[in-house]
Amino acid sequence: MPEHDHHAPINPAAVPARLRSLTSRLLGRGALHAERISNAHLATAGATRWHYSALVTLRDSGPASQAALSERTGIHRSDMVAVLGGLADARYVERTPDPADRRRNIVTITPAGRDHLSTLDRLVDESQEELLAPLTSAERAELVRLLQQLDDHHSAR
Amino acid sequence: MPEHDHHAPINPAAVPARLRSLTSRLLGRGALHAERISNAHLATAGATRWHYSALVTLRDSGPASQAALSERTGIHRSDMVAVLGGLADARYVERTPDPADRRRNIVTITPAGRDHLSTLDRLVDESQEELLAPLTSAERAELVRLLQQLDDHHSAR
DNA sequence: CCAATCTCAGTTAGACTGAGATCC
DNA sequence: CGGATCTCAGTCGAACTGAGATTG
Repeated sequence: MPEHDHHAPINPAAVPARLRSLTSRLLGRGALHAERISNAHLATAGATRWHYSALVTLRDSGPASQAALSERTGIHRSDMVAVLGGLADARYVERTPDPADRRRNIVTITPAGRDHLSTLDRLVDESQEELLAPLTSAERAELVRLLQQLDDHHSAR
Repeated sequence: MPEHDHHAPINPAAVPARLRSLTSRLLGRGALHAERISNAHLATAGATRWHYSALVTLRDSGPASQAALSERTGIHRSDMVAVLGGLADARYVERTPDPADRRRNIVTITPAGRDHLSTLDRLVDESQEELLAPLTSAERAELVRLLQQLDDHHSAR
């Protein structure tokens, strides 16, 4: 018995090809890597991906009701309550009742929210860079294109 | 007020471009779609993606300890216990103590397990087809290549 | 009465940690 | 003793369901 091979399996990295090329598995693993990297970067500013998604949507698509925000970000309406609660406590957004329909809250990003968001934008850029490090510029663009095609297809109801 | 536009937001699908092109977001959404499709197909045979990963690894990479199986499938060692418990109850795998190292279980797929796995293989093929429907053959291959590159990079410790 | 919105409580599946028992 | 293995109990964040209150 080779002394350096004590108890090691014959082939420690023997992930079968069938498994290694399953797109559903690769997407799951990629999502996990991405999630860890993004969370780690955003946590340095006390934020999460949910906070970021909500803020960037309010800035780039304008004030919105919570239902519209849920639709645009993909964050569930039930979770949106807590996310906006946290952002409102920090004065990054304001929630005011819609005078035209008092069931709705109109959510608006504040100047302080824009400031904070510019920090988060930088952190997210760093995350994407770290995530996509092994790919060239052209490969990154192609990956985004293919993933968008997939998402568009499966998000259409 | 246009009657067909009652209470609809000005732009219902206004996902900001910044969000729409974030790879981490696209990976998360792709993983969700893939998870739902795979689970739905595998559930028709009473299986999950964990059951499938374990069985296909046992068939294609041979009998292994639970630790080796965890390493190869990516299923956590703690979760592997229940997965193999279920597969053993259905007689799809056998767990026998390793005579050379009695800390270990040697897990082996049974003939019944191979039969069952051939059904699961078909269900997984259908899942991948449904998931990748909007992409051409060349695009599917390219997507797999790019995702493998990402995973290889981030899985290296 | 029905539908939409916001909110809250609770559920589920997935990934993980920590510790105990056993064995090398 | 240290270290690896299997097992179990419990934690954690994410996504979801269902229902209540309010309003249109």
